[in-house]
Amino acid sequence: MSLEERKLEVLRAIVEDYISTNEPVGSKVLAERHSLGVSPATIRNDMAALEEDGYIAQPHTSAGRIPTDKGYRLFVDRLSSVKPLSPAERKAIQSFLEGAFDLDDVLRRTVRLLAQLTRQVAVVQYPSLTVSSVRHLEVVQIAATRLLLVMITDTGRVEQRVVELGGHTTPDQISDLRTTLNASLRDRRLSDAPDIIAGLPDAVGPDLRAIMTGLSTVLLETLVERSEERIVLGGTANLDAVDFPHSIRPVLEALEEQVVLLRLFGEVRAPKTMRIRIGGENSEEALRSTSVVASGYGSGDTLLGGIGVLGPTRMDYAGTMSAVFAVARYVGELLAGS
Amino acid sequence: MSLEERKLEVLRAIVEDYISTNEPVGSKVLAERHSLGVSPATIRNDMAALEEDGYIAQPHTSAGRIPTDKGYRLFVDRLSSVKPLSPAERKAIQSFLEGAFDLDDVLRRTVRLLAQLTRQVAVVQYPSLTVSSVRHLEVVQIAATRLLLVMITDTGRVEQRVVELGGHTTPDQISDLRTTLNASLRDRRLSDAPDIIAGLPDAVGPDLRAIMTGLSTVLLETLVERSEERIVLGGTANLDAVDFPHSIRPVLEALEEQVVLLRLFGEVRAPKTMRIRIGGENSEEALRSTSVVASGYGSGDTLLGGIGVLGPTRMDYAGTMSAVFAVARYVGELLAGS
DNA sequence: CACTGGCACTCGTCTGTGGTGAGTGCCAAA
DNA sequence: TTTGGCACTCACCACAGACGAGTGCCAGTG
Repeated sequence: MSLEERKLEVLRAIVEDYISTNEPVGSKVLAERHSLGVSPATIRNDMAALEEDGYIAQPHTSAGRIPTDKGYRLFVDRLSSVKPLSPAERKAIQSFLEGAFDLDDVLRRTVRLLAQLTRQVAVVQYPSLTVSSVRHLEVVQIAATRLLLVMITDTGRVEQRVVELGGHTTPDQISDLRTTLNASLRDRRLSDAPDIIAGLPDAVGPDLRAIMTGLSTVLLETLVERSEERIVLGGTANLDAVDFPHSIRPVLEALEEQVVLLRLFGEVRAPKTMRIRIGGENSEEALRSTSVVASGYGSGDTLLGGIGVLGPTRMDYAGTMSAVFAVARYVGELLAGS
Repeated sequence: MSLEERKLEVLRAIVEDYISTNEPVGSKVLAERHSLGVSPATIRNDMAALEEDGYIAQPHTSAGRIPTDKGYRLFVDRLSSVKPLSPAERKAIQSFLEGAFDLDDVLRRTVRLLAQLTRQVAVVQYPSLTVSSVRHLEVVQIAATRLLLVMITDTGRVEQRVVELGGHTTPDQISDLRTTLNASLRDRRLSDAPDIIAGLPDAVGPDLRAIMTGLSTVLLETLVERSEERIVLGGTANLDAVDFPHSIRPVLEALEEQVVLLRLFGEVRAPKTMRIRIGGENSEEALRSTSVVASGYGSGDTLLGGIGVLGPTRMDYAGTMSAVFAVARYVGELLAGS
């Protein structure tokens, strides 16, 4: 084992020990607990070098070392081996998710499951509207001058909007509207929809034109507003105060701010892609002391949304990554199949 | 002012001071800050009596007094005057809620608003299915042997379930199903629905009977399962570790357990009814150090659901009560009008 | 040249000691 | 019934010293 190799080995040992004990780790315990084959003094030299390079740091002079963000980064990139889930765990995931009976339920179960598996905060994004296709559009009269427009997508999302009309409508007219809407939009990607929707008023007779204009305005609004996607959160109770010496409040606040969470998933571009942000790598100030492990989920190559976990930088990255990965895969399959 | 009256006055002063300072309050500051017209020594006598009766307690010998749950209870029942919201606050509530465009959005805005107003954790229950009426039922074919059943209620809830069929169906059959379902169920209370639903299979021709049986089974299931209602939560970041000396973890866990929250609303039986649980009055162990201020909301006399706030027992009850009350009223009106 | 044992040094943590002050309960007097 | 006086309790704080974990450095060894 070359010197360089051993230094990395020492770093791995430090990260692993620190993750499991939450205490700065010194050269002595390191030599005892890991079979590095060298004396504490040698390890101290390596540690000095690692500190020089910025991978570890000392909270104070007479304490052991703890990994820095940079140290975790190296650990994640080069040193951690993904540990596959046990068959029992796989089984549990599958049976836990299979009981669900609609999209809301699937996602609620998913966060819950992921939070439980990782003992962290879990986050799941609703399947993105922009990659979904329209499965059905429904127009329901709910008052004399009011319609409810319901859109069902192939990922199981149901979006609804109230449309205020200028005047009255007959059941026949509504039926016409429904037929036209479905004929034009069914099975179309929502990303292609805006152009089609804009042309809808011209596709109907003059008596319906005014109403259809109202409907298409609302539809376009919905696509824009809702592309600010929704998110489900779970396991906030797993945030442990000891991991956030200052306060967990800013973290909780950031979690309630959906915008922040959505940005976390912004960079995931394909299913089965992992993206990890460690501590200061997060642009959000409040999340500087947390790490985020995010993945995409989807069917085939289509990215439906993001899924991930948030916790202290001192986190079991290997375990978390494999849990996120596995759950993402199952959710992707499940939603593809509905 | 009789002796008995002054004792209550002292209790009020203690509660108010403790709420605003979060520190045990002693006889001296009490005499200084409140114009009770007597000396600290006299107040000490009253305090001894109040402690004897269990309304206040001493954290330790040489400290001031803090109210007990029993003390807060007396305060809430007899001593606190509801302070009406300022016109500005009313205005804010109204404009904040008016921008919403569907039920989900209304409820999300509501919790957010309530959390902000009270600086506590806010909870809103979805309008109960059992008091809602069916506005429309939609049947959509989503695969050869699979239907999606969508139910829209007059409170704006949209429930969806996938139905697996034994065999294939034609568009005409589906249209028949839709017509029959709507003819039988539209505008019917969901509490009356089970009987109607059970009779549905007999209302259609033999070719549809099998399918209709499947649909009605699923519908009944939905009514049962979903009467375990849904809940929206907000403002968890307002939980301050200072108020929960042991840990806020059990509180967060209880909040994630929807069942627990639902039980909190179980006793509210009419809109505009307030129900307050203080500390140990909560049956849930984890909530023994919290107080819950809950109210019903609804249109007219019909209770749609619960709305409320959860915080430390050391809470501004008067302000919280009026905020919950006001928001409940607006939400009730808003949902009645949709 | 890498490794090792020895050693002096640093500094956070723990423990014990007084001092201080807030707050009390009791009592005798008004 | 109220009040001032007073002794007493006890949490909190600051300080000092002992302790020990952990380090960096150095000289010696293969």
